[in-house]
Amino acid sequence: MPQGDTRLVLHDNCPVVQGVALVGGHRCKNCHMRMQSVCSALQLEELFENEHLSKPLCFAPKSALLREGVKRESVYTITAGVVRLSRTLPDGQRQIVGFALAGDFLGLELTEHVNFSAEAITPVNACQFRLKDFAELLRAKPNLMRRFQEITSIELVHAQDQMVIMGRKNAAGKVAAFLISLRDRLAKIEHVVVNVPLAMTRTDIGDYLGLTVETVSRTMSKFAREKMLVITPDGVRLLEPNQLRIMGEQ
Amino acid sequence: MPQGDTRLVLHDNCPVVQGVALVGGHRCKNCHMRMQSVCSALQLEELFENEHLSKPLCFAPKSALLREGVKRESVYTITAGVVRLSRTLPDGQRQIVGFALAGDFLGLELTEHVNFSAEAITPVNACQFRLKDFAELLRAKPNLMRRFQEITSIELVHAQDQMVIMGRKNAAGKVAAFLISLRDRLAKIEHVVVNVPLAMTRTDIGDYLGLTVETVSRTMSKFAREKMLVITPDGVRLLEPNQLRIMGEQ
DNA sequence: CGTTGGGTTGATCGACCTCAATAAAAGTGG
DNA sequence: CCACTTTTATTGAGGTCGATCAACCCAACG
Repeated sequence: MPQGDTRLVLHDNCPVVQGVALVGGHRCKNCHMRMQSVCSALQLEELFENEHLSKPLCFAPKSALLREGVKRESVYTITAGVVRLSRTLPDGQRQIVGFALAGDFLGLELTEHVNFSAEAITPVNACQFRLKDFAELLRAKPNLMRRFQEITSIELVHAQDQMVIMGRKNAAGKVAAFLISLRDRLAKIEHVVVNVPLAMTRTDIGDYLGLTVETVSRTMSKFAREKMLVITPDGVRLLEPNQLRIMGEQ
Repeated sequence: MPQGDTRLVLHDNCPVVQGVALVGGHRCKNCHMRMQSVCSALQLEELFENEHLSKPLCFAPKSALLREGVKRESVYTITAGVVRLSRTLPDGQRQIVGFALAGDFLGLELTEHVNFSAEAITPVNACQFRLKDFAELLRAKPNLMRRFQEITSIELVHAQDQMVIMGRKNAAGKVAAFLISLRDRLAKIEHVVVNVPLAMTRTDIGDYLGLTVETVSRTMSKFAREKMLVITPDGVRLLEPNQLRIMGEQ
């Protein structure tokens, strides 16, 4: 079934080496993430015209799409995998500011210098644009610009949600909110989500939520004891998503 | 000196009652916040053409510009004063997501429903646009759209900064970061800032930083004992801004 | 003059951090 | 394939920072 799951096929074919281009030719038309990404603002025809501006890449786990502080030269649309977005403070502490999934865009900020590092934590497929080309496209396509603004503002709202979580919730509330939010996001990509795979480590989750590894681990063990979830080798299976949602929301 | 400080003059004349329009006629041309706000994207000529779309309003302290959850109908550019942006959780806890100052825009999100309450905590001057009119203007003026995206992305970066502060810093670091950030923002509006006026209460600061009133108060007292700052009736005077900055940054 | 809202300070408590040990899992090289 | 290291996860014991509870002061205001 070569067309059944393009994403998986791409992964199988993907050399999983940083910077290797995937197959071209009607990529955008067949892209399974088209309507969830910034590209939904363009007609198929427009996409076809501009397909040459983007380069489909495959990133191995631990390889970097963006490095904090360097001059911004590329932006990306993620089409598969999980990317960790992190900042490092002067004293070496790390804060993870988000996890990008399929459909997400890296480079909304358009600042001259990259403001966070982006590292693949699974094999990642991404469409890379040169910043200049993308900025030019934004100028040429008002619809794209509008969609771009819309996505930026959605991210802003997410960031504010995260501020609320960090400021007002205890460890259990933070972890619950994280798991539910990840589940909801994955549900928009893969359509059924019974098990929530956690590509990121407990340390990553802690660095995202402002907790230590130990607290994350203890909290998840507690949830497991309380039959809220089951811890699986690759993530968790949520048994009481509604209760977790309530914990995370209030 | 009627033209010396338009902002103060407006305040003096302002009935300080919610919803009262200020004087019209070349408002935009004389607006002291024009170049710091979203309006900088438009030529004077374009501003003049569209001046009728905005209504200059004056809000008394404690009055609301936006109320969380209701249908979004207006957006604002703040031209003077301080506005508190807050969300309320299901269980009644409050999280302040920011303070808007002169030059800031309320309504970047363009979501159908307002996602946070906005309340004046000083007398506030603001230009009000009907959402429909503003959306139309964005469509008609690509430069405005671009500037709008730029402002949204700056806010996104700020929100990420705030996540780092909430996640990685202790009480002293949070308060220091808050004071320095407020000072920097005020410095862009009033040009000299020796004293930093704190229009918000200690409770507000706590609800912004994820701390209690007591901790905010104790931390500021500690800073005062350590000669980092002096607490004045209306705010603080920073004696060691550089040390505070370092505390807040690392 | 009482009332109310904001600010400060003290005493106590607990949630989460820190430090430490162990185990399991995943690479790595022979 | 198996030793070996490295990374990740888990659990325990003890310490600490900030929350909680409480008292008090002060200024504004009717």
